[in-house]
Amino acid sequence: MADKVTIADVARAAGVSRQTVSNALNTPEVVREETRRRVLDVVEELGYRVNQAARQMRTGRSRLIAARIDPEQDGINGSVGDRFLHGLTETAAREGYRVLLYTADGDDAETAAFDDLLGAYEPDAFVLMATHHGDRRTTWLAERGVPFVTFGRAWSDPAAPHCWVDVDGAAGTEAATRHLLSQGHRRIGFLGWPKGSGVGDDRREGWRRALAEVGLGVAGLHRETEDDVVPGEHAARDLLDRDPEITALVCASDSLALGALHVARAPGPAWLAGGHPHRPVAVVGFDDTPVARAIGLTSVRQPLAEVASSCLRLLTHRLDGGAGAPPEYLLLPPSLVVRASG
Amino acid sequence: MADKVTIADVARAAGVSRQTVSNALNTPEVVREETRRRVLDVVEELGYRVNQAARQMRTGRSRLIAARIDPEQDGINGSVGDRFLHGLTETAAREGYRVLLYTADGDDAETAAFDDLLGAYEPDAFVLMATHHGDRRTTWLAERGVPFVTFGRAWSDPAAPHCWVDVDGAAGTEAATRHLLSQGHRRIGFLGWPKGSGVGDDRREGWRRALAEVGLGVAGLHRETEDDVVPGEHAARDLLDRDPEITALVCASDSLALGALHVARAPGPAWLAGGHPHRPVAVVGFDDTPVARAIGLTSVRQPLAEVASSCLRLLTHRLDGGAGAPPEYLLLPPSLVVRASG
DNA sequence: TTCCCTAACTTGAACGATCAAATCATGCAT
DNA sequence: ATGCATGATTTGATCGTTCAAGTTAGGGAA
Repeated sequence: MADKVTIADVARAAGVSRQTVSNALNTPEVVREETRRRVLDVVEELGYRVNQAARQMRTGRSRLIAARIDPEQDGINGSVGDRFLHGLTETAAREGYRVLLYTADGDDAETAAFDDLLGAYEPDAFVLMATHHGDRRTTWLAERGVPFVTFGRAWSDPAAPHCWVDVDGAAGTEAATRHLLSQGHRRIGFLGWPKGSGVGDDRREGWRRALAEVGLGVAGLHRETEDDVVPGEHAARDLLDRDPEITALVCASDSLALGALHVARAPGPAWLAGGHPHRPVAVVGFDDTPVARAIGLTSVRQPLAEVASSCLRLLTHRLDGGAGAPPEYLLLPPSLVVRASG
Repeated sequence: MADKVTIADVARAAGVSRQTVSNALNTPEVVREETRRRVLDVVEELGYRVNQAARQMRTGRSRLIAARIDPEQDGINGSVGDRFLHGLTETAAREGYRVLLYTADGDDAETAAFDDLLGAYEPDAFVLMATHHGDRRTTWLAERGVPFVTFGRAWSDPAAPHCWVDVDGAAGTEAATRHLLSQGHRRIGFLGWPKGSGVGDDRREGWRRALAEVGLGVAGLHRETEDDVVPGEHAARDLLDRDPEITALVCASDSLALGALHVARAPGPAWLAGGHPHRPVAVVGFDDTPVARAIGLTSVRQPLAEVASSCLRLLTHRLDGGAGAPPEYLLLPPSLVVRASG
């Protein structure tokens, strides 16, 4: 608190001008080697750190990256966002950026938040999660020329003008289905979300593909429902009741998978309420949430740390130099974490 | 992006000076009613928003609050931090602040992060989580006069010079124990963490108190172990094996409780690996994590949203006025969420 | 009338950095 | 010797606010 070291203090102590100090730090190549070293020594000695606010005024760059923190919906899938945020914070710090949080409930509230943030704090970029068809957020940002990346591909536009990083959900469910096939299962159902969501359709597609590869069809083998435990339980029960030959289920999320497990399990311990005895059915979830780990649910794991660091790298690359570079798209492979459930 | 409206633009359009615009916004009482209205109209019309960086340069206040995001340890208890962060972000926005994230691994890394942040971004305050005995972070901040609040009381200092907000853990385990007593259980064990941790000792104390109230002792009824599922399972098995009369367990965390459930449950479904058949035992966890919800575990719930908003309120009150006010301590009551496990 | 006070508003400076232009050697070709 | 490009450094201006001091007009009280 006591001492606030400014660039002028350093300049005085090093016997050079402010600008030379600035250059020694930001454009070392224009400063004579010996001077540079002397300046850096003084910087070290006095514990000088650049004042972001002052720098921002002049350069217009805040070195802040804004990201949304979700109101944790069912708490199960919510953990994905948190792991991602943590990864983002870590990589950002390494690249000299900081993560600024905001919340918003719905696309329009979020664009309003963009507006507020840009007016006041001027973050250099935004990182968006959970993109969807007709995402108004991306168009809003693009129209105003604000840099951003999304975790989630541009579902509506295969040649989107912005960068995105995503996980190949179809590859995940395909691997899950193959795994079940390799275990001898032949009739493998799918529990997913209503059609029209990019993510959901993608995950269903992987399952379909794996079955098609071995000459199996998918008629009557899938159900679509809201992404929560109870709906998942109902859908699973319905599916299993109508087709007694189903022995395994691939699910679009751990929430749905948990619902399915309530149905699929053997008689069941007293502390797991609801659901009547049923035949054993293998279940695979998606996201490898803490809940999956806790209850031994096989699940598709997204490499969230890599997604986060990739997002940041794409951003900083464009921010710190290649502003006009063409957008890059990155599709990362998930991995299957096999546990007792299937 | 195109138009950046400054206070000078507003001044020109309203036919007043910059300072009057500033006053109309920040010190309305010194501006004539009519002028004020005119200025605010123009502000609205042009969409003027104060530039934080510029304001910060002059006032030294950034309106940023820094908070740590944890590297999610076992993922079960991690969710507590995320819910707290979300609450913080929401309340902060309402009070005109933003949350800036950082990560750190251990007290010393965290004080280093303080130093970095203070040098560059100058956050107005810090919010710390998970205080413990001999917390070096609080002394570091206090020595430098940096404002902060902690979620977690000052374990080592009953008259700490800083504000804190905490949840009454003892009251939580006490309520849990009473609940079990009311269900007819008489021998109720406790699974906790090694002595010396403020939080852990506090939670054990509530259990002890509830038993003492009805004249029961605690000899041989508790185990201390690392906070994770497998250690919890071992400790629970040990405890239950040695004392066949125990019919219920109160746990210091949902992780431990999950381990206990692995032991306590009836034969158990195929997908829950490990653990042999055992007598049914009621189990209560702590934190009401998503995992508890998912598996029907009775658990003590911390009012995290209130903790977060209280933390922020204490902070902003001191930042925006009463700087010298004596520290306030807030102990909030938790609540018991009863589910199938006990 | 003169003086002072207050309310309402304006002006100049400053926060700490960087940009753009200026200065000043130094070396090299003409 | 003159001119000119190059390298190393300095100087002045500026980003958008708010603080502190200054100005102006309009009342009263003496």
